[in-house]
Amino acid sequence: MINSYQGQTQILVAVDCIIFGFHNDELKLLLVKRDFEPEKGKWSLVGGFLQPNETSDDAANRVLLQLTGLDDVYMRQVNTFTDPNRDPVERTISIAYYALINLEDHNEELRKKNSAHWVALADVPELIFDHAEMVKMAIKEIQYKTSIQPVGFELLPPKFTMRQLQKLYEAIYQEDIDKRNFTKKINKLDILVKLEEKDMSSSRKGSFLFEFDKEKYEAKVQNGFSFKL
Amino acid sequence: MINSYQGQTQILVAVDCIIFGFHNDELKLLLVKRDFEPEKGKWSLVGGFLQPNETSDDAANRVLLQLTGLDDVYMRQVNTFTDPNRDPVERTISIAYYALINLEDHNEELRKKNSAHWVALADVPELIFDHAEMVKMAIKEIQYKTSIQPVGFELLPPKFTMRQLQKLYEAIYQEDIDKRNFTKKINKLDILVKLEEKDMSSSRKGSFLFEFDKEKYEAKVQNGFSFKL
DNA sequence: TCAAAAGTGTTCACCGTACACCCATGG
DNA sequence: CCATGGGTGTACGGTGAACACTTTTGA
Repeated sequence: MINSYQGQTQILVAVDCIIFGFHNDELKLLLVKRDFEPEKGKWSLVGGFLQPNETSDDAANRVLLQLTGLDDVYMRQVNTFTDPNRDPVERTISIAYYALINLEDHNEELRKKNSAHWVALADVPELIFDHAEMVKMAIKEIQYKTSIQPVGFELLPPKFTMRQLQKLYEAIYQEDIDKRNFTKKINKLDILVKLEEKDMSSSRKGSFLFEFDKEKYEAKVQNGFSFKL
Repeated sequence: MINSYQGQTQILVAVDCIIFGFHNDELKLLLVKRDFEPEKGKWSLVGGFLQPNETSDDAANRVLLQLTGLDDVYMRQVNTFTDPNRDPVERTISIAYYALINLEDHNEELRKKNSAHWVALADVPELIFDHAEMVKMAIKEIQYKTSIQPVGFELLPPKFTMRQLQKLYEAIYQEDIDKRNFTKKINKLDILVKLEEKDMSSSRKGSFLFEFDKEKYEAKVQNGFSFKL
């Protein structure tokens, strides 16, 4: 295997972010209308080029920060897309990342300034290049990840109701869940704190708020516990 | 999000292959002793640079073909590694792939010519750059993949015994499995064909050979069946 | 008093797991 | 005849899935 460093082709490397949020019992994506060529005016994931001294994780975080004002967000690599013709202008490979954010936290001004919009998964328009495939893979990935790690909470506010949590999982798995079985399962995990407080916005009766107890979860993991939904 | 294509940094893009084989009830990796700088003489995964007109899948297949003589091999992306300092010579990002091959099939001459060796997982020496991390991620990935898809068979010859299959899963999951429970589970899946033929090499009594019935498996998948081990 | 969402238990089928003995054969 | 690995069944506890009614309260 002769890998000469001389004469090897250098290539543009980009990151693209699939940014998930949750609102009104729906999973949403943060999409931008491109304000530059090619495909100006078309819908696209938000992305950027990898800079000389940053990792792709850095780049993805930078891009996300610029668009949402959010730092310290749950982000993971999905896949790298390398079709020589995926970008018509110049050969570019793209490392796709997904991010899970609490939609309420993002900076509206920045979002508007970048002509970005929250779009429900069901309403995602045609996307440029291979971005639709990126989204598809990201969804599969979060379905898996949320089933084995308590990362779904990243999409919710710190205090949430059992029903919100259920709707979130229904949106992620794209299937209905029986609420009695769901509550039972969550309770058995024993990683939530039930607050005194109620959320009165969703019903007359009101519904109790919960918090994810990260310390408790991590302590349990130390003792061999593994999250499974 | 201003992504000018002008003035963006171009970067070397490599692929590295984590090649798994199975022999003597052990998972093995195909590693090479580098015959070029940097780190000449050190152990390394086999890799190569992405060429102008190929996808990274192409590149990984090319690299694997050159080393093993094998084509049409099960390969999947693991992750892309982008630390600016991961390669001391020049900035290079690497897209890691894992491959599952039937160790018996590979071309010994090519292997020797490239100073490649099969090394049991437990005996993997120190590897250059971030290759150890690549291996770690690849193992996690095959643990997951082999639990939800019948890809373990890629590591076995077309005809194999129930015991071989069990030892394979034990090697992948790195834990012992009860043979009665294992047999029961596999039989329930109903995707193997039991042959008349026996393998007489492992015991006096001999043990029956099986084949994976790919058509049957795919037909079942069409009907909603999902593999789970 | 009614509409709307919250909250809560039981049953049953199936699955995972633990566990031990006989079989066939070559030497 | 014996040593070696091959092959097989059962019992039990736990889990997942189906399923319906009562509670609260604001309007």
